Amino acid sequence: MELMATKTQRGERRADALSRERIVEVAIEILDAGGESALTIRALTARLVTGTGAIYHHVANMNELLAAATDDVIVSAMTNVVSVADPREAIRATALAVFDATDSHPWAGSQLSREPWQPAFLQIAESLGRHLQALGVPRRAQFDCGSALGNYVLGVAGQNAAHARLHPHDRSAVLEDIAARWAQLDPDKYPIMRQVATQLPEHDDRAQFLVGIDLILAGITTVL
Amino acid sequence: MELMATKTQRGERRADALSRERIVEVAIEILDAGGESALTIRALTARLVTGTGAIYHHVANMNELLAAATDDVIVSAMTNVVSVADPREAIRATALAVFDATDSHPWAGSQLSREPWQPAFLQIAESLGRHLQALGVPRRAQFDCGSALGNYVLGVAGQNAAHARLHPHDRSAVLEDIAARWAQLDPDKYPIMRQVATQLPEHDDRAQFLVGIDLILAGITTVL
DNA sequence: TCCATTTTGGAGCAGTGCTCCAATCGGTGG
DNA sequence: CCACCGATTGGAGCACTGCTCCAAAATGGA
Repeated sequence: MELMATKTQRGERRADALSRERIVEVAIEILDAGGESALTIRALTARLVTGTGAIYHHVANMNELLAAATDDVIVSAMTNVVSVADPREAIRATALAVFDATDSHPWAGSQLSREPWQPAFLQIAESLGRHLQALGVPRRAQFDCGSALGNYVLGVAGQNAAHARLHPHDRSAVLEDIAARWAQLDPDKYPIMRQVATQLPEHDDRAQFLVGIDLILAGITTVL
Repeated sequence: MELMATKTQRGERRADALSRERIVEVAIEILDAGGESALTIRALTARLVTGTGAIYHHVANMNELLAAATDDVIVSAMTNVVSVADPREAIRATALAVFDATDSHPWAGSQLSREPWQPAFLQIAESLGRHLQALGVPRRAQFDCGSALGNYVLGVAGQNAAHARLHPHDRSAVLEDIAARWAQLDPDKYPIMRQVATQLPEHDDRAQFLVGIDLILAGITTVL
C-alpha cells in the first residue's frame, strides 16, 4: 500500500509538483479570480495542498511573489506585440499591450505603479525608449519623453486597477457608478465634472487611452 | 478630586479633544513621519491617548481616514495655487501643486492613484478641466485632454509614493539606488535603460514632471 | 436631580505575513 | 541493500493588523 501510494503520489507530484513556477501560476489564478486581496499564503496553501513552509521555501515573500506574477503577465503581453516598422505605431502597440494586460489583470496594474523598478516595468520602459530613439528624438530629450510616456502608462494602469477594485467583474458598471456620483455633485463647485459625467457612460476607456498616447506623441513631434 | 480632575480634564480636553479633525490631524503627522504602513489604529490610540472604540466613533474605517487625510493635504495645496490668467500657466501651477503635495506627502500620492473618485481628485480634475476650457479646447475634446493630463499627474503621484517607499527620507538616494540597479542590467537586453541610468543621478524629478506637462500641452495645442 | 444621549476605552475576534522546526523524501556513497 | 544527508515539506505558533462589541463614563437638557 505504501509502495502504491508512493507510486501514484509520485505520478501526481509530477503533475502539480511544488515549484516557483507552479506557485506563481496559481497565484495568478487566485489574483485574477479574486483580486489583490484574495492572494494570501493561506489561500495558496489551500489551493496547492501544502503548508506555508513549503511555499516560503520557493518564494522569499509576498512582495516577491506579486512581482513575479506581474512580471509573468507583462512579459507575455509584451512578447505578443507584433513588431511594426513605424515607430509611432510601435509605441501605440506597446502601450496598448500594457493597457490590455492591466485591464484583464488589474492587480498587475496596481503592482506596476507601486514598484516600477522591477523587471516588468524595465521591459516596458526599454521598449518605449527604443521606439522613441527610432522616431528620431534627440538623445537629450529621450529621457524626458520616455518619462512622460511611461508615467502616463503607469497612471492609466493604476486607474485600471482602481476601477477593478470598485467593481471586480463588471467594467461598464464602474463608469455608471462614477457617473452617478459625479452627477450629484454641487453644480457650482464642480460644473465640469458634472458635464463630464454625462459623457462617461458612453465612453471607451481603451480608445481614450490611445488618444492620450497620441496627444503625447503629438507633443513629442513638436520638439523633434 | 473628581471635580478637579474633571475641571483640569475639561481644560485639557478642550485642547486635544477627540474629534474627526483632530484624528485626521495626527493621522497626517503619523503618515508624514512613518509612511503609509505606520498609520495603524493602535498607533493612533497611542498618540491620542484613547482606545479603538473612541476612534471608530468619529471615523468609519481606515480607508475613510486615509481619504480624509489625503483630501486635507490636496485641498490645502490646491487653494494655495495663485491664480494666473494664462490657462497654460494655470495648468502648470495646478499640476505642480499636486506634484509638490505628493512629494512631501507621498502617502497622499499613493491614495490618490488608488481611489481617484474621492474629493481630492475631483478637485484636481475640476481645476484642470476649467483651465482646459479657458484654453479653448473644443467641448468634444475636453474629456480626452483632461483624462490625459489627469492620468499623467496620477501616474507621477504614484511614482513619488513608490520612491518614498523605497527610501523614506532620502530623495536623492532613490535616484542613486535605481541608477545603480539599472547600470548593472544586461547591456544586450537593456541598452537604453543603462544609458538612462547615467543621466539619472543628475536629473530633476520636478523639472522633468513639468516637461511632461508641457509635452501634453503641446499635443493639446495641435488639436485646437 | 434625573435620565437619555453621546462619547469613551479596551477586551476580544478573525484574519494577516512570516518564522521555526520536526518529519519526510530522494538521490548517492559505501 | 542500506545508511546517510541535504533538499523539501507541512503546520504550529508568533506578532501584528482592522474592526466589533459592550460596559462605563461624561454630557446636556427637562
